[in-house]
Amino acid sequence: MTAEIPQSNSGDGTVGKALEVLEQVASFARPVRFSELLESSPYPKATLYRFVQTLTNQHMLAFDRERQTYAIGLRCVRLAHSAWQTSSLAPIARPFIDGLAHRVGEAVHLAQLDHGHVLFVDKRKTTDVFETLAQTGKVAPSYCTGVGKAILAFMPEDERTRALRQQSFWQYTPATHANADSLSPELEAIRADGVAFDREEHEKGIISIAAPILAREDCVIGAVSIATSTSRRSLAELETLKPEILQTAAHIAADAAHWQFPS
Amino acid sequence: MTAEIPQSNSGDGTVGKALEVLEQVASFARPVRFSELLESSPYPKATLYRFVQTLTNQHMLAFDRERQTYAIGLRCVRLAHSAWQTSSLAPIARPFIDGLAHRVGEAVHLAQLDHGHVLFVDKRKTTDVFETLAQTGKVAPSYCTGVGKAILAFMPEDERTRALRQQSFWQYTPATHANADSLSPELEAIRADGVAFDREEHEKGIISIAAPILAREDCVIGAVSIATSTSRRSLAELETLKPEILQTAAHIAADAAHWQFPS
DNA sequence: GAGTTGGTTTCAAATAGTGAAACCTAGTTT
DNA sequence: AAACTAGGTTTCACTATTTGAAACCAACTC
Repeated sequence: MTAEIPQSNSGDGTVGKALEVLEQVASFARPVRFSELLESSPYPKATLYRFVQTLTNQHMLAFDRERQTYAIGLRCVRLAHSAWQTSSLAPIARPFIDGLAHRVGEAVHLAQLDHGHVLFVDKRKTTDVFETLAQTGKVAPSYCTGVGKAILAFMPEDERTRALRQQSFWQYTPATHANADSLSPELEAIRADGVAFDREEHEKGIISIAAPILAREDCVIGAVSIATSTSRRSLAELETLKPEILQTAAHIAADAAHWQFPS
Repeated sequence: MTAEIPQSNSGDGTVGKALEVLEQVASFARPVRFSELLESSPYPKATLYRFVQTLTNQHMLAFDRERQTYAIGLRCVRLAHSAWQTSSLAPIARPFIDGLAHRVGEAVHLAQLDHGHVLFVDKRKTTDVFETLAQTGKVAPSYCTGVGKAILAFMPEDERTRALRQQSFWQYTPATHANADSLSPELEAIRADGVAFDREEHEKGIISIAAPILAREDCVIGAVSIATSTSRRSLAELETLKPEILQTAAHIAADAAHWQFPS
């Protein structure tokens, strides 16, 4: 009756476990053999085997018979399309980020928070000469990206605390924040200023300015950023785009609200 | 011991049922209320409720508390990224379709078959003036699209028969094939010719030329197409691009083979 | 030909899923 | 204000599914 062992995560039944396996496959970011999965799985052989079978039947996993490997299946791509369309900001934001990208001539990213991590739901790049890590569907840490910090800064206290605990604070570059204590003051500054900067904290040579998308006071639903490389623009130059990005964020927010309460 | 009732689909346990529910939500293509799901669900209230709860906990569904609606969750977008990277042709094909799109100045699509339907895994559009139905993650019928017919034509006999049975043969336009009997001779012609055409069969005013991507004899793994509108180009003009598209398909195939068996 | 590694199947015990029915709200309606 | 109602949530005895140790089956190696 007292606190049950929280043990691993999940909790909800067979479905939760199956999804855990799915996630595990995804975490390899390459096709994996059954035995590889088994090594890093909490489940015994037979159990894992059954899960993998089920998921493959269901096309959530794809099995390559030549190489005997499993990878995330195409069914997920289909589902994602639906998610993207109906529960992401992308369809609403599209015209605004198109416009912004066109006006500023730099890469524009749209992101939302998922499990404490930044999930890029759309991007626009006007130049091919450099490629940031960001791509649609890709995740990135929130403690060291412009969009991530913009979102964190405007989250309600308790949620932020929870989210901060989920950060790994891995040192990507010399500029990366090493812990929550170093990050918190900056978040406060961001809250006061209205925009966040990424000063080569995630990737050397890549900087960005980001603004939160606020559904209403104290309710961040995402963030937009303008990203560029230090070889193209300086931080000071990015700062001049502050009105631009704030306006875009405001436009998206307005449309999102409208969409969410259509009378 | 004799043939069990195949009844509805699925078959594999709780996980299968949960995914069925997920798919059902996706099929609405908009946020849905619980009661709406219930109406079109084979499951009783309590059971459906539990599934929806579990899926929401797992972020496979997203719940909007304001409007009390469910939609496919962002976790699927994350998973899809992995699927797209590791089990679709997109990463391999990317440079080639970039090149093709650039050279021909028309929209280029990359598709694979999933459950008998065409799944677009990548696209490149060079012009904004028209927008085809195709988008990454979107599905389309195979009996009335260029890529679909290209794939069907080169599938092994038995698989094709199975796939043809899955087609609805819905009449999108006057040019749409009405049944398998009318389609089969064309597939044979495509097999002989090497490329397939979409003659406004899926969408009025949209035409395309498509080529299969063959991993080796008798093993189609996808298709590429060049799509345009009748207002921009004629079918005859598209036909002149036959060498281009065949070459692109060949390049992709070569790289895919190399990727799949790296010695 | 005995020993491995990697994958598949079995089966009784244990666990998790099922769904009719009761129960909440928060809005109607009478 | 008491009596409906529609949507959503919870209970609980009954049952079906899941579980995983162990046995099994290739195919390959020493």
